Amino acid sequence: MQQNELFGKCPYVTSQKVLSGKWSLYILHLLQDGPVRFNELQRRMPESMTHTTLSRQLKTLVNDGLVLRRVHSEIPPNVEYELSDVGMKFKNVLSALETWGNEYIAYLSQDEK
Amino acid sequence: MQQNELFGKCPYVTSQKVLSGKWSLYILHLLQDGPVRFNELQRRMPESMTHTTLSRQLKTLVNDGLVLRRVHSEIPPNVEYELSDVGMKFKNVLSALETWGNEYIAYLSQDEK
DNA sequence: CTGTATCCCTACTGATACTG
DNA sequence: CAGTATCAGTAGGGATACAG
Repeated sequence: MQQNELFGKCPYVTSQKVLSGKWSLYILHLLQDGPVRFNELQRRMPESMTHTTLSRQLKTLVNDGLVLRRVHSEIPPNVEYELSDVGMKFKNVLSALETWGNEYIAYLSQDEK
Repeated sequence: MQQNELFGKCPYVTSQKVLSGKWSLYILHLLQDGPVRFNELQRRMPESMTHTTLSRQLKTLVNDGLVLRRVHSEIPPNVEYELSDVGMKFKNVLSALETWGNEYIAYLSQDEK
């Protein structure tokens, strides 16, 4: 998603940009309870997502500063991802989203549209 | 954004899908305080957004059930958009997002990356 | 185990023009 | 005033293959 003149000014536009990745919310959710290895993350993601995509999304989140990447120098490699400080603060949003998401799912199934 | 097998099941995946429009958060924010006319909405949006795009985004939000479209039969036409019931419930998310968005903006300006 | 380089393809945006 | 049709450009995801 390309930026616009309100990025960095308006909290909504800025959030929208950061959350534009197709899997960002889900990944952030999986990292809520502590560090998770790359492989473990992939295992917990929907099968429709390949490791290529996961790698890209994680890179974006790291670049945006929401996630930290910790490399343990071993063979084979061991890389853990975890929420940064700003990422931790995002938990409040995740919590609100989880609540609303479930309400919305209930709404969807109610009128079966 | 295309769907995946968790849409309608997982609150995060479902939310992500609904919020995928480039301007969805901003529009929902503008509708928080009551009905707004199409023209007025456009006036309040960033200039980089044309009325074609606004129209499409609104249509998506209406289809997804977050926004209601109310037509007053006049000439010239008068169409108001407002939050639906599920849309109203989304205010909690907007509130959390506004808080976090501002924290994130502060974080961004702090290390000037 | 983790990550990157490609390529293809789709979905979305922005621009322009036209309608009731 | 509100909306749609159309088209071109592009950003992003999925697949495959390869690498440290």
